[in-house]
Amino acid sequence: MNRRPKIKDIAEALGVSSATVSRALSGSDLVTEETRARVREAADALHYRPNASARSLRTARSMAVLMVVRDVGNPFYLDILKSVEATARAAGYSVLMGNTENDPEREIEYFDMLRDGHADGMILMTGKLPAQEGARNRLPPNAPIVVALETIEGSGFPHVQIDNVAASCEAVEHLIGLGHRRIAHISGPVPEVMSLRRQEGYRRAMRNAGLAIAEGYEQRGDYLLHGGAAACKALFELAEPPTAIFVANDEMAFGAVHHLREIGRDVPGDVSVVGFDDLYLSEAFYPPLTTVRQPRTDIGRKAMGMLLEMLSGAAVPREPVVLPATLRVRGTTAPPKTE
Amino acid sequence: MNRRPKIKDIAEALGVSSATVSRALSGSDLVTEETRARVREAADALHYRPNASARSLRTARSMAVLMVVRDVGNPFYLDILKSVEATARAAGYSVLMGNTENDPEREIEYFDMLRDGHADGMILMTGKLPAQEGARNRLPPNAPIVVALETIEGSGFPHVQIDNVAASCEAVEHLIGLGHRRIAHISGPVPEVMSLRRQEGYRRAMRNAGLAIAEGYEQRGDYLLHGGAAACKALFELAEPPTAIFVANDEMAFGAVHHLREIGRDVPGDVSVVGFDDLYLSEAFYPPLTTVRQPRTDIGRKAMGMLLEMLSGAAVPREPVVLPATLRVRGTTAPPKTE
DNA sequence: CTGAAAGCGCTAACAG
DNA sequence: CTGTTAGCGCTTTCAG
Repeated sequence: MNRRPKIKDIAEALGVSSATVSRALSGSDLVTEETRARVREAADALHYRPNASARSLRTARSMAVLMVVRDVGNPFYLDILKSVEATARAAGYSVLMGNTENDPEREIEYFDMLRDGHADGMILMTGKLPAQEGARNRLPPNAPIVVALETIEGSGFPHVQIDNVAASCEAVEHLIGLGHRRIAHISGPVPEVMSLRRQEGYRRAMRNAGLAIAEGYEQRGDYLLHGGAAACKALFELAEPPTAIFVANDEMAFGAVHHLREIGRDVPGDVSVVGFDDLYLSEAFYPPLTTVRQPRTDIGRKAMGMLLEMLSGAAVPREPVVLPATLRVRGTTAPPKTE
Repeated sequence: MNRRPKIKDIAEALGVSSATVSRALSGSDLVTEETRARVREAADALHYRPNASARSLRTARSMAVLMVVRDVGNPFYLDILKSVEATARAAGYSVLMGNTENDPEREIEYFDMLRDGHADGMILMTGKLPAQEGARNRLPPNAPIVVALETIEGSGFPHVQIDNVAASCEAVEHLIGLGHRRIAHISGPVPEVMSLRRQEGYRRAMRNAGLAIAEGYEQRGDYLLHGGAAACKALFELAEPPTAIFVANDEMAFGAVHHLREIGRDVPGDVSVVGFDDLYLSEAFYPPLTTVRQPRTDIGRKAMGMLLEMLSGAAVPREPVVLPATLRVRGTTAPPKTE
């Protein structure tokens, strides 16, 4: 026999029923210790592996989860992917990658994959629900979906995130504490919720300190290297450029530092920069980037953990789970030059 | 009715057979244009989605591929993942992530997932076959597996890679051309094939130029940031440290540069460094890293393309597909100090 | 403790 | 062009 063995083959070889084999393999105690051993042995000998689709069809579970991000190419998701994968794996689940490229159409496709049984649950790291109202209505009431990093307002899904407002506020307060007054902000793409929140943190810190936000000090970015450089350029073409910049993510911060170096400004001597995220390589940069650390590993683990609970029918918190973000002061921030 | 609709539901609603519905939905031309339209309409109205496991069971295809890497957390794989995902998606396949952490046990698990129908094909980016002889023998003769980046000698699988020896040789020749004589090498974990090849390129360039490799000038690394720093430290504790280092990947190169800065050596003033890979952020580093660019996007696309061909029964080249790697000269290399 | 039998939802012969 | 039927491989009642 040269085809893939199935349960029936083992059953026949052993002269038992396929039900018994199935039970023995699943470790049911409705089977003699002895039969179980014999079955296991035979299965090993034949290199038996249960057919995934047959099992899924029967049990109505795929044992896979979907992790959907805005851009698989973004290094930011790496640690999250890693901890999601590890947590999923430990529970016997595989991870399917979803990549939306911010395209609502594609987002719908992933919701569909959930419906059609490709995956049992989903971790969503995109900032919104597909606009097409259909998508949402088609979801079962308690769909096994966890939103991580981002916020989907009014969705009713459990959330795992950090307090973006407070963390940003803290970052800007660090700059203020150093003595900076002319502090600018390079934001993400507003009006996305996350970008808005970081912007709000910036504004709050400035307001609390009684500092005005000068005209042109709020530049809109795109979370990408080049966007950070471009926004920084705009800032330094102003009549009165800032002495410090709070940038909404590390990648743009690198772009900004790069640009500053090109126009001959020293970081942190001439201008201070603080980022957000604490990418893997941020510490190895020169100068090492002062930034807000998102606990990415914890976020992934927590999100996947909650998803697993939902999958096993447990209730999960309706309130967003907020994990702590911490400011990492490193080499790109210093007191302003006293002239 | 509140459960997921199935084909039968549509069939009954329309008064046709489920076979007709199935055919209409799959766009078969064995169905009147009119019936097809009616079926499509009804399916849309009910938000019908075919059950993935049932279809897989019946067709014996999962429409998923497995991408297996040594470490999902490594940014190096990002571009490849991205292009693999895009190519797979365009052909209707989803991508399952596999992470081996260099553990042969886990590698076997992924081979098993292929066998049990979780995926139809696999892109392997780990440097070896699981040692347990079983694993290999259990594979069907023409298993739909493509090896990318790495080399699995004697496996008979199609390969997509760059010429690591030639590329490394070129990198070292660049250093030699600049006037360096005391050139060291920080390798990956030997005796892995890829590490060995890059080392071989280094040795070949040295030999061709009639240069000796001093005692201790070959340091073994692990492809990680910290390992690069450690290896560099060892190099600079030698009586006669090198004036240039060829590092087997960018991540270790960053670590090395970081260490050099710490011990007060200027890069490239005091010592030149060349890396390998050209990570996304390598250009934004300071100084921008001179490195060998692997065409990661092309590698992913090509590997997935070949896998799709295999999946559709086409023959694929037995000879490794070799894609061009190019040296990117940037800011970490300069002529040696003339003393 | 074990076996027989049904059925998950779909597609593909095979008839008509 | 359409319907009937069988069956993919597994798990799970229901009997014994």
